[in-house]
Amino acid sequence: MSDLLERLRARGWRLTAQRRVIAEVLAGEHVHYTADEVHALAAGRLPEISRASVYNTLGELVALGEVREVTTDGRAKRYDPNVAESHQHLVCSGCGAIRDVRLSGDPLAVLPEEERYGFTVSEVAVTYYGRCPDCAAA
Amino acid sequence: MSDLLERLRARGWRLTAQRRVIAEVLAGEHVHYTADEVHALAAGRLPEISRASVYNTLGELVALGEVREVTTDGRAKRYDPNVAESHQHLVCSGCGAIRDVRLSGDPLAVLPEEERYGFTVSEVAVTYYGRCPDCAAA
DNA sequence: TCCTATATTGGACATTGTCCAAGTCAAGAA
DNA sequence: TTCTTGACTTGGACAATGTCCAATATAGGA
Repeated sequence: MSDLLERLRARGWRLTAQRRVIAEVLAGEHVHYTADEVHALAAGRLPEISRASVYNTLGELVALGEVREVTTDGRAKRYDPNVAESHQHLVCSGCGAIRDVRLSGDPLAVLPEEERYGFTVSEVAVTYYGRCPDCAAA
Repeated sequence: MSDLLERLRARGWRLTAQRRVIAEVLAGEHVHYTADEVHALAAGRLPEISRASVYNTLGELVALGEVREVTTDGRAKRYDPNVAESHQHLVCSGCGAIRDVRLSGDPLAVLPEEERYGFTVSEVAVTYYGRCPDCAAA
């Protein structure tokens, strides 16, 4: 994740303690925390960090294209640091677990021209819902 | 939409003025109102209707499978009365307009077995984003 | 070290949604 | 038709999530 901080500094970002711990929290695979979760985890390392800074920083990371915003339920948005690899999401309707998944085809290809209503279509989000092994067993 | 009310009455629903106006508001094509919009439109016909009744009724309609909940942005949930026809959504990132779209293939088919992590996958939501003709021109 | 534009903070406020106790009413019974 | 009752509605309090702002602090260049 120091890559990320370097890239951001090159773009004129000030490297503050708050931004550093937020970047650390977002490191890893299959990470999809809500803003509140990021705040709680960041506060573990930097107790005085404010909610506002977390929201500000996450918003900036999204604007810079370093993090993706994901909405899997109608609740809080989640933040996905995996932007290098094109992927979609698989969500367990039992426990809420989220996995990154790679599709074998381009979902844009299955939207026929006559169903585009003249729109210029640029993006697509695909979310699969099901039950994870643990929740299926229960 | 009297179809809907009949079906619901057959299931033991009480037919109240509130439920009637909510059902009327939800009639039509490409309807995707938020709870607040439903409340405002319903209040046009029945001024004393409460927010709580709108939330209650929408929740019941969803539970009964008569209306689908749709989340296209991280904001308010929207309610889609078109459950007869399998479809996905196309959203204008300029003005927020939403269209129902029918895909030419099954999106479940492009999720490979090895990307399912042992989940039992039952549903998929596909949302396309782009600019509608009006917003593209502007 | 000093300066200053930029970042952080706490708290007020906004939006969306849930819950509950009290009052109201739809629809079957008589 | 009128009565009865359990389901429905209501207003308002509360919860969850997110935005905004003025005051304060600080990163990093001069």
